[in-house]
Amino acid sequence: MSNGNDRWSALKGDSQGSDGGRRYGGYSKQYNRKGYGSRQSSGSESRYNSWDRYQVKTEDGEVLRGSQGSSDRRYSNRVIETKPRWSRFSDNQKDRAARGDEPQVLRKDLDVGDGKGELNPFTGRSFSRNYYRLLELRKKLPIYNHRDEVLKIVGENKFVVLVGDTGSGKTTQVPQILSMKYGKENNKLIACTQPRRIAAVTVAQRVAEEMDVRLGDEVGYSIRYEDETSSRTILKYCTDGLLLRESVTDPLFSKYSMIIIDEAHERTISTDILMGMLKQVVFEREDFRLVVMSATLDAEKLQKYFNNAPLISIPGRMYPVEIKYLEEPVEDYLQATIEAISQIHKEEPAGDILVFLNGEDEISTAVKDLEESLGSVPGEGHPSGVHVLPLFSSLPSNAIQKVFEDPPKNKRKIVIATNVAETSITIDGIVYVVDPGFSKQKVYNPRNRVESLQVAPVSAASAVQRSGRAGRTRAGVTYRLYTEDAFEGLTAMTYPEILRSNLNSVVLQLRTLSMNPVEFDFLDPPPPETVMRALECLLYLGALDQTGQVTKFGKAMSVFPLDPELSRTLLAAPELGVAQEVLAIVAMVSAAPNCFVRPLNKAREADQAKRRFEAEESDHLTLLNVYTEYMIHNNSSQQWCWENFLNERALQSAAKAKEQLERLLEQQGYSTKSKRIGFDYYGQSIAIRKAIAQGNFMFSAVECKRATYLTTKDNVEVKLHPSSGVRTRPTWLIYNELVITTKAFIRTVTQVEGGWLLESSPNYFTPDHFTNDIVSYEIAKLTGERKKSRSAMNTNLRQAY
DNA sequence: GTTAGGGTT
Repeated sequence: MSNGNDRWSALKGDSQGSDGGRRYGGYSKQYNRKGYGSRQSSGSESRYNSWDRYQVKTEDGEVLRGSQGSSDRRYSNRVIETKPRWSRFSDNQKDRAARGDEPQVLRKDLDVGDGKGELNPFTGRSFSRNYYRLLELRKKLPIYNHRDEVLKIVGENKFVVLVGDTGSGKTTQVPQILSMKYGKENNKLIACTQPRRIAAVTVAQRVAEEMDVRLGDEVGYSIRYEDETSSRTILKYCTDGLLLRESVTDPLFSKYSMIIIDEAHERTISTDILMGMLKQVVFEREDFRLVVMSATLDAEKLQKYFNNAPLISIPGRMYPVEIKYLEEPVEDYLQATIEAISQIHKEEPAGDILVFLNGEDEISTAVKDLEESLGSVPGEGHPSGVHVLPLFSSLPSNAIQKVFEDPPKNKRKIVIATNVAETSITIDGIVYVVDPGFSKQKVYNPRNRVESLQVAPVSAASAVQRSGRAGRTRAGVTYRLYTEDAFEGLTAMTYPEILRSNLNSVVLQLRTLSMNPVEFDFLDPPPPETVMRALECLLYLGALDQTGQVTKFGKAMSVFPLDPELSRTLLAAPELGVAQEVLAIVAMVSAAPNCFVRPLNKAREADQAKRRFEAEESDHLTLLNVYTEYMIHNNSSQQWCWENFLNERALQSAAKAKEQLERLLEQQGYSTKSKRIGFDYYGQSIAIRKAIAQGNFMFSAVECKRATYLTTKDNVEVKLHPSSGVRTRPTWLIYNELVITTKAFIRTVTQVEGGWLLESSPNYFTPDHFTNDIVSYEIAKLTGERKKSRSAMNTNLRQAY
């Protein structure tokens, strides 16, 4: 990769970066920060001011989500006091489990592997002292006294639903108990899925230690890029997405005697699809069992779905957490948050505070406000003031590390976090939780295929999970910045992801397994429109034929852990002689789409750094430039990334993704070498952009007026996102994503020729296919047809020409 | 002429 063509287009000098340090937005209000139930003070429409705004209606008018009644009936409209008044502790049933108030019966120890002097059946050696130390801790877990019940019910049933709250020990103990009995059955193993990589790894480490075996022997884990299992493994923790991928090569999951789906209440797409597939596997395989574990809410729905499966219910156990509600709803939840923190700091005993907000801008503002207002204000037990830390996932890892460290002496630690702190990152020592009750959620509109993020009320399950963060090391208090009535009105569970996502990849996978996505037995069936969209899209991509059967090409596409559009891009590359370049681009787009870091206080420097990589005809080529340079600076990558405002973790994962994709491409019999001979600079750029066009033709846009484009599929008028480096004002563009923020923008774009699009999918690009005259006209120009062109000209819309 | 939260193959 060093023949001088590695860098695309002229690198821009710094001279262009001198447009002054203008910052856009800063702290722009994307939405009104209204607390629950408060009324709009002005007459303007807000999407976020009351519960009944959150309803999502299906095609047939059914309300899928939102409050049962009008917010106006339940919430008062009077002026809210500035200082929140906490209602007295109320004994809410949904909270009881979180507090651990369930009565517990102490029973004598049973006989599963705890006899002293016994030999470890797996290693043949005596148990270590550490084993007995951990065993004492295990005995204190609520699940410990339910071991026979678990063994008995699982023994008698092929479907079992097990619910247990935080602290019940279900994630570590249930798979362990079951693997002692079923782990070697028919030489098959047990898998336990987790929604997150980090959980799969840490739980496996813990369980290996508890079973006194080496990680990777009897107990292991498997996540993308990392497989810590061996032929000895009887219990494997893995991510749900990874297990779902395995179905591509082994649809009956024949390696496993039992699969345990953990955290089913989180309802990830992978978990939902797995549950549907495994339900079928249970009917088809005599020797297979399914256990679904979930937090307590909504267990009935799971039982019903799994043919009235029996339920095992395990109480949670943790330190008690007192829940406080507001007596009246608040007008502005950010302000209320600051006030609540201030009150806690000044009046409540020593202890750290965890606060849940949404997004970097809210968090940064709150951190700044609090440092200014409370930084050195003495509080109860903390005479020197507060130490405030932000926490969100895109933060550099050294900054994340700080939330685990002790604050300066005599200061109270306050962590202002996004949802990462709800499940992924656990901070010990938190005594107070402040929960305004909102989170950002992905919303998918199948009609224009736009995914966007919106701030919406959390589910009751989330609220309970958040409050539980206060009771990890000692008794704590949670301040919910909404009324108890509002809590009662929360939807029980988070709205499942499968109902608000693009399903192209899922539908291809189901078709590859000869399953009918329209009839698939989903726990919550996605809107039929989304499934139809996916089928149509796969047809245009050549993955399915007219009868809906998977083509040979579609079979090859399904092998890659990518969106079908990207799989096709990748498969087009070898023939064009640019396999290496496209592998890197696809890896970047799928694993590091936001690799550019742009801190608000250094926006100008960051923009200048980015310009060094820019290709004027393609942001995809800009990503290739970044990747190539990153690989060159691999041995000093940390500093290099820092200097160039790049996210190192993102680039690392892109590098791993590229390796994996290259291996899969090779396995399919494609050459992964690039052909350099005969290419000049632009020849290569063209070949790469042709490959991008071949997969992404449905994400194409045509210029309709100056600096404005029209997407071909849905006629959305869009502008280039200001972060784009494309300056050539092409007629045709491919875009990677459409985002609607202050305007509709297309982001990560590439100039293409209309002719390439036509070659990519003649079926898709016919003038009649498009309802918009401008699009039809442009396509007619390409195809030579004239059918729609006259009307298009008559509309006099083509001002730009 | 900008702001995307948390996951995953």
